[in-house]
Amino acid sequence: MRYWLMKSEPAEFSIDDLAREGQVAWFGVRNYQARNFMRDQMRVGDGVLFYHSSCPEPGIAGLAQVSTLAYPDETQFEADGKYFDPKATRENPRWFNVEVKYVRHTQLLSLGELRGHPELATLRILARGNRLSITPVDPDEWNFILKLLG
DNA sequence: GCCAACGTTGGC
DNA sequence: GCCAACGTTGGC
Repeated sequence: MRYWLMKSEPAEFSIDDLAREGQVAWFGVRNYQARNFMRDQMRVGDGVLFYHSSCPEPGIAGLAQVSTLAYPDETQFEADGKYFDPKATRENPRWFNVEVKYVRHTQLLSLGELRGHPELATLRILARGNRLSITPVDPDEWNFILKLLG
């Protein structure tokens, strides 16, 4: 059982959207490291911190769960879509996604508050210049954050 | 295989 | 809107 933090811009897709839809494909990831996390390491049942980025109040907004193993991201084949990849083929897909399902909303645990806890000094999202949209969360970090969330 | 140029991310 | 940090691309 592993734990993850997954970023989403709430203007694009928020925790409210996830709550309404229940379970969604995490399509559109076009970064190799993030892809590899989904394809090689994510398992059904893994815990997910749902993080709102690029918004007035960035921070953890809810909890989710990995609900499928990774499979080829359909949007890479859609020639008129913004996630199209001309180098990807059905025989040799380049991008993958898992699906995640809604668990619950949480209080907003802001980036500033996360930074204020020495216990979270190693949280990847807080590292300098971090840009990965999917990062692993250590069990200690996960437990500490869940305790903060009550 | 190097590396400059370019595009993107994301907090502020 | 700014800008630092980073990933990707492509010429050589």
